[in-house]
Amino acid sequence: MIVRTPSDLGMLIRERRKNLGLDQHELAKKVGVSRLWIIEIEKGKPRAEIGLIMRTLLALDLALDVSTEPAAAPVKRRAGAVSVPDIDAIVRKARVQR
Amino acid sequence: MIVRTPSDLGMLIRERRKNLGLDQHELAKKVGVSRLWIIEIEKGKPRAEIGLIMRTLLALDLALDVSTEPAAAPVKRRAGAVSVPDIDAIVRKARVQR
DNA sequence: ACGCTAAGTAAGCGTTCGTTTACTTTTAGA
DNA sequence: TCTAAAAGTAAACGAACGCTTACTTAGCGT
Repeated sequence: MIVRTPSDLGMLIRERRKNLGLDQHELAKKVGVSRLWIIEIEKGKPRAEIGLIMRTLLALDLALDVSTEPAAAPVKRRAGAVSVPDIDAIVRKARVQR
Repeated sequence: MIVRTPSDLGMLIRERRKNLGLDQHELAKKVGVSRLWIIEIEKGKPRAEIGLIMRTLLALDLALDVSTEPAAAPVKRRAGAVSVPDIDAIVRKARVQR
């Protein structure tokens, strides 16, 4: 599943936890955080620490993949965004700048 | 690329930034964070905010995918880890517990 | 209705965040 | 070698983190 926001992540974690038959207390213990933290993550807390989140994904046996190509069903591209690096453009820009 | 730790993520972000021909200042401006934050992220800061990181990945046009199946070349599974939910086991456990 | 458990809320606390500003080091073109 | 941009370091500060503890609410089986 493609994750774009902390809320996406929260929902995904909750789903996975339930599928594994874990309650918040058990997951918290497994990850090494407080139960309160699990509650907030599942609500989509945007300022949570990436380290703890990664430990949570590991505990849930979830793999985190970052890909250059917007996976399947290509995402509507934002203006100015670049998908494939254009070496020439980069060099040109670098030259102009100094 | 599979990301397991904040360091993995930092390296990946730096690589991508360079491939797009951006310097730290430009990326920071695009994401809406300080240049110092970019520096620390690229060093693998484990306590960075997930929200800012997601904004960074979007700015770099990187897709974040979370998958149940350990993508390609299956990861050595940790003891006790579960890959496919076993409904029976879950129910059994639930019954026993109360 | 009762009782137990999971889930959610609230307050207080020490720690760390991310920011700004300013300075130093590194890199690479000329 | 000289120079300017990029990258990295340092200090100070308000804001938010994640923790513990304690209480409340929701769900379900009996």
